[in-house]
Amino acid sequence: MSANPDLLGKSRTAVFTPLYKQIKQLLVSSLEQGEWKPGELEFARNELAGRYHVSQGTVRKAIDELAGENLVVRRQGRGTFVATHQEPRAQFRFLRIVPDQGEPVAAHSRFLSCSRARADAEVAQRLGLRSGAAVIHVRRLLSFDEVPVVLDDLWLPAAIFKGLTAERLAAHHGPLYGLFESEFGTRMIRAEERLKALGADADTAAALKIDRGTPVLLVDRVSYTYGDRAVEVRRGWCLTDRFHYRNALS
Amino acid sequence: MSANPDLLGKSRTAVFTPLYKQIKQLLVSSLEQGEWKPGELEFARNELAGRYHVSQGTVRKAIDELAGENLVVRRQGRGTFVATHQEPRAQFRFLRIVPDQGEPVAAHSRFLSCSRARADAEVAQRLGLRSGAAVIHVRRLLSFDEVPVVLDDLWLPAAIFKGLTAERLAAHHGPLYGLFESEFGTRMIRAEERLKALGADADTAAALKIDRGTPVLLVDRVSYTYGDRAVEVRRGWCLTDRFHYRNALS
DNA sequence: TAGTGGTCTAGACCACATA
DNA sequence: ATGTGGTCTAGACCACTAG
Repeated sequence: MSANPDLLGKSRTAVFTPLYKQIKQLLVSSLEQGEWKPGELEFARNELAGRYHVSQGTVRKAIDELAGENLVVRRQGRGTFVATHQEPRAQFRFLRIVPDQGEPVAAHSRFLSCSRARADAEVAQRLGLRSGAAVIHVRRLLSFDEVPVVLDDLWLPAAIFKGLTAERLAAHHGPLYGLFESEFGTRMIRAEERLKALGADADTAAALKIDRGTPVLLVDRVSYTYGDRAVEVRRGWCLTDRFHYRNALS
Repeated sequence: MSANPDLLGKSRTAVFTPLYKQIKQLLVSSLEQGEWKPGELEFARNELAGRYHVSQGTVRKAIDELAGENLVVRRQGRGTFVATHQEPRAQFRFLRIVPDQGEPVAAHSRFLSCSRARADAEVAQRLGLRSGAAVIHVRRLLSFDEVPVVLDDLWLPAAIFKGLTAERLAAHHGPLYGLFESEFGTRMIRAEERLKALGADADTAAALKIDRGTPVLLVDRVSYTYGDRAVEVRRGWCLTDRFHYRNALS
């Protein structure tokens, strides 16, 4: 085949990196820089194969991995699209609290506060900021069928989420991550959670209308965007009397 | 190319099933029937391509999916192997409780009881048995560094785990699923868990050396083997003061 | 009808492990 | 040296969607 002037040769480097991995990285970089917005992706198999001077199969393998990491969505006959948290299929990817009985149901958010604050040592460390850096603190109550179930505290880097206010939060409908993605150009890719059981504190008890000390599920999350950059710390206290956290081990 | 007398034609059926899916299913059936034991897999790409009269790429795609589902493990230069719970890489796939500080550490099991029983309505339903069917009930205490952390109750279909006794459990070393796989020919493929926070009952409190009512994490699991057959119900009470349940959302 | 993703081929060569 | 998995090609055809 012809040369790939933009890419590394096949076996001339000290550490071998497959062609499709290089292509994937190029595509991720383009996504990261917002070259394509959520919606249709400007690349088709043939076009990219031409652009990078590789075969269609190699491009396909790169996109295979992007699809596996939920960065893009493929629809047969239509095209490949930048994934978005607005889509129904993404709704329950980051929401694991579901009712014991019946089908998963959409949650309703009520925002209790949204204010600028300074990151304490722990939040700063987890967000990769210096201690005392400006953050935005959001407190919200998640309800299912009018029943309050989760009290969430969020800490977001102010540098990224500048302009996030209680009003904008209240005006938004749909998943919070959908707002972050469309209004602040920050798309959550993955998250790590730590779960513990502990007794409800005063705030939690009041918000969830339970007694202090009632066992609640603490869900402690760090969310990451492109390039494994931590951009959200979230701590939720969940009442699990008629709800549970569901997880699949595979 | 030549015909595939054993497989469906490419586009002559009402519902189109890709060749590699058919091959994958054949391989899963062989695994299920124990045609290959954990250890080396008797197929190499070339051999299978010949056996099924398809190209190597198609066989590869079938094995790709098996590897993705952790049914087999590929090792470059060596071969493809039936996955086993004995391997180190599988150790923490079904064990999500880890210490808050420091690296994940191996757990130590102490078996408190192992007896035949009759399945109550709930366990029977979840195992796909009739109510009152014979099951084996195991109770064990999981400790990390001599500290008791999890009290587990297991219910297993007696028909499958016939001969499981406290002695055999005590004599075994390593993951429990390793024993099930090597001694009872039943390999756990995936599991579904429900997590709740609740107060410790008397048994749990005694075993974990805590007060009654102390918040503990309830981990309720159903495990499945080949063909999505439920073969274990497990309920664990976890003390999460210095440990947590970790989960990755992706 | 055209364009997209999805499958499949036949063969080549590279990377890695083992004997 | 041999055999394994891993990558890559160039092209073909099928399945699906939309104009």
